[in-house]
Amino acid sequence: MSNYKYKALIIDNEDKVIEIIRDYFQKEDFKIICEKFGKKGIEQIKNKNFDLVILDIDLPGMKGWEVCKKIRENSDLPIIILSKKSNDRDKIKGIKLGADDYITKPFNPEEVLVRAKSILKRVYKNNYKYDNNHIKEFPHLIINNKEKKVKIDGNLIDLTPKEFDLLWTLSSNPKKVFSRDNLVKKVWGYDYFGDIRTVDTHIKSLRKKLGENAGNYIKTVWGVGYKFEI
Amino acid sequence: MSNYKYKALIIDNEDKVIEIIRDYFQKEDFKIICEKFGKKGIEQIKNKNFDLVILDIDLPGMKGWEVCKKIRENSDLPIIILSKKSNDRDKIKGIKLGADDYITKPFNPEEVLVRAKSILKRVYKNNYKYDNNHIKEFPHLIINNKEKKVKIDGNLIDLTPKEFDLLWTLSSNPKKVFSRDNLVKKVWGYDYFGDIRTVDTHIKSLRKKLGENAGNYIKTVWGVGYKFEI
DNA sequence: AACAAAATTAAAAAAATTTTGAAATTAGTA
DNA sequence: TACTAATTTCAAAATTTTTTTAATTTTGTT
Repeated sequence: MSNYKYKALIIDNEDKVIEIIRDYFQKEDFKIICEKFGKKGIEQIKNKNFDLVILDIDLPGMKGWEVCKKIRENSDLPIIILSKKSNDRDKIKGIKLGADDYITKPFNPEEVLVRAKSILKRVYKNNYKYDNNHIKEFPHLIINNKEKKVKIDGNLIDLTPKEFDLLWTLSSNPKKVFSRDNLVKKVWGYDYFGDIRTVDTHIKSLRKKLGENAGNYIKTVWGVGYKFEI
Repeated sequence: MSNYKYKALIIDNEDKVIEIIRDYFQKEDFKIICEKFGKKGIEQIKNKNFDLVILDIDLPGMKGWEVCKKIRENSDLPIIILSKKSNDRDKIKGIKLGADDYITKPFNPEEVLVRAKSILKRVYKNNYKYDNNHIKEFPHLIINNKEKKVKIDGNLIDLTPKEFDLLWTLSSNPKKVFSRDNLVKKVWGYDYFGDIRTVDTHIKSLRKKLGENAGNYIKTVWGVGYKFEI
């Protein structure tokens, strides 16, 4: 069972910065993951569900604003920029590319925490934990929620809205078993009163469209429901 | 004959600030016009040709970021924001709305001058041909937002304002699926209360005007909305 | 084997989109 | 101002696509 409220990624090259932020945030029920390079940070975001990124704009290697841009291509994940006072140019670039806030180094860690909370409150006010990522990538399978596209080995698959939502929901949490009730609530909404077995029909057509190895994606868990597994 | 290189507008409520900037800028062949309120500033811009705006974000009356937005509705005029250190929120708003740089109060007037020059150099380096933001080019299709003109294979297409805005919005983010709600908000504005299905009608006529291969530009995404794809 | 759950079908129902046309609004012009 | 033309909106019919239902068959479990 998870014992944290939010999961944050820190991309910063300075050990000291990471250490301080980790300290302060962990006291307040944050789970913290750290990366020292932009590229690795982007990799992390692709596959895991973060609620927030704290990003140093003065990174070695891939520039901070490039990281910002890359993140924004695939997700709405809130971003807080850390920057040296001198580096206004990159800071501005970052904000224009979609960062949500920035803080100047050296900073007061308490302030970082306060700002982070404020952003999280604003972004997640209605629906706690929604999907930031527009794209999910798995071996052979890419699901793009922004373009409503699904590709298997590069080939486009045409899904109906319900099929797409079903796949999106299942794949949002691989290996987790979703009961039909569960799926109906997420895909159809709380006010659905039809037959719950309609899920089966959609799973059926989804599997058909996913092709031969659909069984490798959507698995039946007898007496319980379905799960996505690759 | 004009005896100045650039003409700058300062929108700031503090006499002292105006005075200092005027001093420094006039020494370097700037012509300086001052306004104390956002509304008046916008009026000035409408009627005169400025090369640069220096804008206080903490204005009384109309907020600085609103001024920024208004200016950006009609022009790419470079904007430098002045702000109190404390007012990060508005500063960020300003930059997101298209400001080019910002400087924190209290400032070193020399720095303001240097930054202004640097922006002017950047923006006007190819003698005023900085209107790339207003033109989108795709294979066979060119959309010019400044002249509100659309060309397909060199042939001019006559679009109504709504049709044009719709095409402009969709093409601003190719492949991204826009819901009708989305489109209405962007094209009609937040205060539109008419029928959302009116979007369909405009899409229809837009497609008609785009000709046979309109389907190659504007695609229907069932149960979701429309997208531009080439 | 007997039961329960899931998969498969095909047809019916519902929902979303396109098309059409006419009314209402807005803009342009004499 | 009044007239005309153009644009936008609205509404309803036609079409297309998706979703649901329900009956049947298959599969898995004890």
